[in-house]
Amino acid sequence: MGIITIKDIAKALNLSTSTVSRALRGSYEINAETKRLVMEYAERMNYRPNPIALSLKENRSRSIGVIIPEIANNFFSQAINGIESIAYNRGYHVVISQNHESYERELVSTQYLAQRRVDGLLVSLSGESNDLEHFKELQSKGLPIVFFDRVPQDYITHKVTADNFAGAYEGTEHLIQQGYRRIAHLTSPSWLSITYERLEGYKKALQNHGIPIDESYIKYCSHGGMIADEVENAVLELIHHPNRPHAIFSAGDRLTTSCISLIRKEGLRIPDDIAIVGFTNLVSAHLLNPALSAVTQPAYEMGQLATEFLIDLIERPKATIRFESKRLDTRLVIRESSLKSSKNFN
Amino acid sequence: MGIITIKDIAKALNLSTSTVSRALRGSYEINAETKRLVMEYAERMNYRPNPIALSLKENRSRSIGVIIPEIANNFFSQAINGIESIAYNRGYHVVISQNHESYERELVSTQYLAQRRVDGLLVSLSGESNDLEHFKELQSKGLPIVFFDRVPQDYITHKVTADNFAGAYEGTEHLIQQGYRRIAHLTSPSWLSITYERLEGYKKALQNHGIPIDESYIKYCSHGGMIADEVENAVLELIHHPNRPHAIFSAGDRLTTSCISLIRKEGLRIPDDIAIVGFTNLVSAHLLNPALSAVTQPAYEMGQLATEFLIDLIERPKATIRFESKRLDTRLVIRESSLKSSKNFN
DNA sequence: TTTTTTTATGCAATCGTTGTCGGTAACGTT
DNA sequence: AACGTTACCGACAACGATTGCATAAAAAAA
Repeated sequence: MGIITIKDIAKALNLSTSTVSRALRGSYEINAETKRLVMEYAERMNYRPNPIALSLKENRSRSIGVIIPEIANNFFSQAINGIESIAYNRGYHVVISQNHESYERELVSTQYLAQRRVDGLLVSLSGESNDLEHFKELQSKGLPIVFFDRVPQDYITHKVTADNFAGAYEGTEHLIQQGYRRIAHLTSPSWLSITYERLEGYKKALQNHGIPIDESYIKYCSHGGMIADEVENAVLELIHHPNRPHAIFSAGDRLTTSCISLIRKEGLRIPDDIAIVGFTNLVSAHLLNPALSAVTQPAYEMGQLATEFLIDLIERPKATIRFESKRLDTRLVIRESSLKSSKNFN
Repeated sequence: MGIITIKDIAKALNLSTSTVSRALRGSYEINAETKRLVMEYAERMNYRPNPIALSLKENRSRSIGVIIPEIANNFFSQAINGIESIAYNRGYHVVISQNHESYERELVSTQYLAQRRVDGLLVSLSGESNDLEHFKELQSKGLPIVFFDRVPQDYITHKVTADNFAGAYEGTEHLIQQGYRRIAHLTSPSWLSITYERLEGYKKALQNHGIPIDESYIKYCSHGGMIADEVENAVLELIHHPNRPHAIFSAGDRLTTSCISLIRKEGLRIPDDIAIVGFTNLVSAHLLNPALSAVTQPAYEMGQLATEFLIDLIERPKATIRFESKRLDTRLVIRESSLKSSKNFN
């Protein structure tokens, strides 16, 4: 009574496997009575077609691969839920793979998923990736790829991002409106799209309010802030900067939490000594001490949209497609960490 | 030049597929020179065996399936990292599937993974699961299953858990030692192993300190606290209890965060009005307001250990096995949320 | 009754890989 | 010269499912 195959059904009913196969898919060629017999037996024996055999035959798997930096990041786990919500409705399974911010692991994951014949790939780049040949090659072989969140610039396909520029602009402007002028920016590796876009938003907000840009206020942390020491150094440099910034606009969860920890460890108060606005999808942002003002990305919706794009690519491979780069709005939630204190700066 | 197969190599080198296959696996039956030829060509063409064909033939996939309630839960995402760390070292891939605390989805995930011929299953039960037939059936067909965290009681296989009893005991005793006597317990669905064990630890601590157990202080939230309303009601009942508890021992992240939110929304202070100790794997527990005292589980290690158990089962199916139930120590981290205030109770 | 058409089914190939079996040389042994 | 070994290699089947083609029987048309 192991797992039942089409062959077992054929044998039991004294039919050929072809007949059984066709009966199960309701082919018009098969006698209604035979169909009924087969269907009933299959039902009773709880028959399920072997997806592996199908994958081999049809060279596809009805599944999509997702490659992201870290599951243990609220943004991505929310995005995954969005991805799954669409994928399952459209009959696809989702296979998740982490790159842990490593180019090497991204490569391995990509190869693995391609070998397993996923029908398409949903990718958010690792903090190390600048070479994209592995993706280009697969795409040229016909594997649809959609990027989201951390997208490559010179790559022609659908892309889904948050409106990082606007989000960063809004976050920075909020700090300015609170009266802060010495605003630092703590961010991810310089070559990532999110880094660039957020940086531009930050700069533009400063410019528009006549605040000069101080490059020593801008700190990049490679590996997406995965390496604790690096973030620590960056924050310490800001804290001990000859003109200590009065506010920090931080571009990611790990950066933000490390930043808060360190500021407090150094005996400074938030927002009195240093105000903070983060870019975060932490569900407990409002419970932090102080409650964190933050730009939040529509992670769930981004996952959904990217998945819709991908499945469209998968299911209409011939269609002449105008690739889109969709930006979704972010949302600034103002809480305590960015409120202007009574202290007077400048 | 799409994906290359053994057949292509055979054709190019004027050999049979069998010879190529054997050459690639270094069979002694194949001439050294032929081997070299095949190897080189395969290398040059970047040949990779098709894992799907192998799965079909060998009826296994060199991958293990993981079924957990929610990725977006720090405990589980940490556990996944532990799982992957072992799995990849031993040559297995990891396929992750969420049950979203639903029995139905757990069933679907299980079937799916079984169909995809995972070589084994790593499971933490959904908040709805009390029927385990689907697992039993697969196991009887030879699919190894190891449970971790939320384990079934009457089920013979390896199990890995945190020492929930001891953790809960320690957390509760800490509250008692701080001087609290009216201590409530906010917990998950009653039929889950973690619920029972933590509850017992809580009760035992009270008993050992001569504090009577008040059943109205014990609140179960089904669905693992996924349904916000339910948690909300439970917390409100505690807050408006005729003898309002002075401390709450909370058994999970979602419970704890909701609890903190509500207490603050009701205008009460932590720990002055109500102290809190949680069971959590939040990395930002120390950044909460107030910093959260919590029992932390060794999620990563639990994932690792469960995976080692599973792979042993997979690779030595014949061996007569004494199934183990391993408990790993928890760690109590005391922060502000549980410190005795100056107020005098009773 | 014979021929044609329809209906229902089976055969065999296919996907990529490996195991079983068998075959063919080249060599050594008597 | 006859036979046995050894070293190498290929044909075929199998894994589970689908599908184009062939074909049997039955029905319809001639």
